[in-house]
Amino acid sequence: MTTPRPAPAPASVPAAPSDCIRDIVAEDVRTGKHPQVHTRFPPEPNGYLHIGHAKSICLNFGIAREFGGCCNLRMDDTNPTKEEVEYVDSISQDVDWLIRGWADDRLGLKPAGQTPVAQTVNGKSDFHLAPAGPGLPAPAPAPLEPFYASDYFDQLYEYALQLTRKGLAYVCDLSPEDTDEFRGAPDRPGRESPFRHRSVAENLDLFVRMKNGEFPDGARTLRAKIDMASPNIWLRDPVLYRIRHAEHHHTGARWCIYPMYDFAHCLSDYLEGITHSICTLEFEVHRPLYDWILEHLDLPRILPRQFEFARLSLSYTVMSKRKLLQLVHEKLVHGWDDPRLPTISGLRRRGVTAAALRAFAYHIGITKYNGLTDVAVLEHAVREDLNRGALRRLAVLRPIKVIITNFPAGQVEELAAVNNPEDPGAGVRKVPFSHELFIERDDFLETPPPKYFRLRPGGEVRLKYAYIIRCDEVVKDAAGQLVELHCTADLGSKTGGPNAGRKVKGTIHWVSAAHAADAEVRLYDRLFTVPEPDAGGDFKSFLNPHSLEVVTARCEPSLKEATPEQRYQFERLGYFALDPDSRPGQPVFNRTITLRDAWAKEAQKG
RNA sequence: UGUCCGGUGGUGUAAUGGCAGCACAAAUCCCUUUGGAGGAUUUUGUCUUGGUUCGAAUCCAAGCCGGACAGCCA
Repeated sequence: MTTPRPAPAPASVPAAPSDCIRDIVAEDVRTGKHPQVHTRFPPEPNGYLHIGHAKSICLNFGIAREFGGCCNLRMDDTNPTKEEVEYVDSISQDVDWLIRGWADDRLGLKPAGQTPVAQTVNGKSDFHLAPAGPGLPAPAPAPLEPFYASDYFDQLYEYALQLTRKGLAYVCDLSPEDTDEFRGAPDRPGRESPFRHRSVAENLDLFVRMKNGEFPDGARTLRAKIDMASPNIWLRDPVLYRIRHAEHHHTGARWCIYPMYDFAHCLSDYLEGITHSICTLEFEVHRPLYDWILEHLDLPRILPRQFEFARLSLSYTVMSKRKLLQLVHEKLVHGWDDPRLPTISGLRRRGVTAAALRAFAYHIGITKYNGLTDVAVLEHAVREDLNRGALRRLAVLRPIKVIITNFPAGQVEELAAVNNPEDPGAGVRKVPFSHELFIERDDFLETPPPKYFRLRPGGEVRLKYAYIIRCDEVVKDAAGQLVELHCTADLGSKTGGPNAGRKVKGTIHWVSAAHAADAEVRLYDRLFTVPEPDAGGDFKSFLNPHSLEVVTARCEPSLKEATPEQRYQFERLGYFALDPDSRPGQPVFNRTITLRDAWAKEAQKG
């Protein structure tokens, strides 16, 4: 028997990788354990998604598409004090953007307003909420929305009552501080709560009154009755429900008790028919509790199983929501979608494509080892993707003026320029050439070091798509500052000319001064100056003061027609994308990433 | 001095008892009207010690090192 491995992926995505989680799923598929693989992506709507979530999304949706399954998007919203609709909206948008054209046919949503439906399985009462969506078994009778853990509060409450009736849960009156004290420590057993042995009837009565709002916040909790001496702290009578008189973004004021993660998550997975519940390593210790809850309730269907993998750590950035939130709230960056942030919305605004993020996720793999991924891997994935599709354009970031003394003032020549050497189908465009040009300040040096191939006094260089020029004169002002360069062009050296084949060391980019369009260009660099900003000390002290530089660039005229979806390579400089701040006639470009720069490396050796 | 989980080149990973491979990074060279892209070549690795086996990165034992866990957060 052969393992039913997934159908080959489209060309834009590498073949399915092999990893410790997919191996398990493949085995479960082989043995026919589940009729269909069903995963889920369960963010808490208390912040924006980041590239670490992208790794998880690619894993969960990747498995769904590789094994012919489905992946539910679920808001894990059991804590009303931290969650907001702004976040659920941004999460939905980011997930949609990341999987569009790749796994959007695997996205499990549900009809708006739908909650789990009662059914009978093997003579037992049960609840279930199946996904609907394009390409999924169930059709979509209504507008679709994500799943919400908060949609299960009724069922969760029923399950809590069931546990209580079985004598497996009790209401505890210990204060938060005392609960901590009684729990003990990792190497010291806990003590039993004095309320642990209340009667079932009293527990039921108290829990109902908790729900009815008779007690203030923190006064009581519902706890599982497991083992206060367990070496696993999460088995020491964990809190299942707490009292919070707070408005919930999705359920309003209907509840004043809210389930804890451990209670809500395993049961949410069960209610949705999840087969493989994939989470990060820190939940490994919770797995016995995940299983305990499911196994001690009368659940007729097959139970979900939890598997863990290592979360992503990327060099030169921070990933924790707390730290990202801090950067945003303290205005150290300009919002959640600041292009310097590793948030999905920030990366998107910066110009990184979804395909590049997916390729990155594929390359880093899935393991249970907590490593640090070099941000160079991300940068490589971004360059590789952009190189294929970006339109080449000429733009000068820091201009100096060049006068072509043997090219008549007032004359304009239209030169053909290739749009993308990687894609002949992208065609050519015309760029105007004239008497007065701008070139990059960095492309001229009066006393250049060895191996400097660009313009120097008396030296020659080729202007991309145009002529070879020689620098005859360096004009300076009274203060000794460079004003302009006077050059002569070899008029026979342009493409098709008699001297076209003449070799010169360097080729530089340029723009005709009279035709140039101004654009604001935002140059981004790493947000932090050290590889591990959160390794110790105050991470904010490692912020890179030069992470953003804004310049006014001189651009070739065709850039006036730039569009938001298109990616551009400013030749020899990097990849750029139009920012939403752009206004008609006032384009703003973000530098997504620089080109690899062999000269910078050479110059550094100095 | 608890429980659980991990350790493969500089980094991230593959090999599931049978030739330690890939990617990134680094380096050298070729090519180039982008010092881009592309091509070629090279350097560097199974935590340690035992054991099982014809054969161990893989299985076993002990040790060493690292991570997670003591929220009424997720």
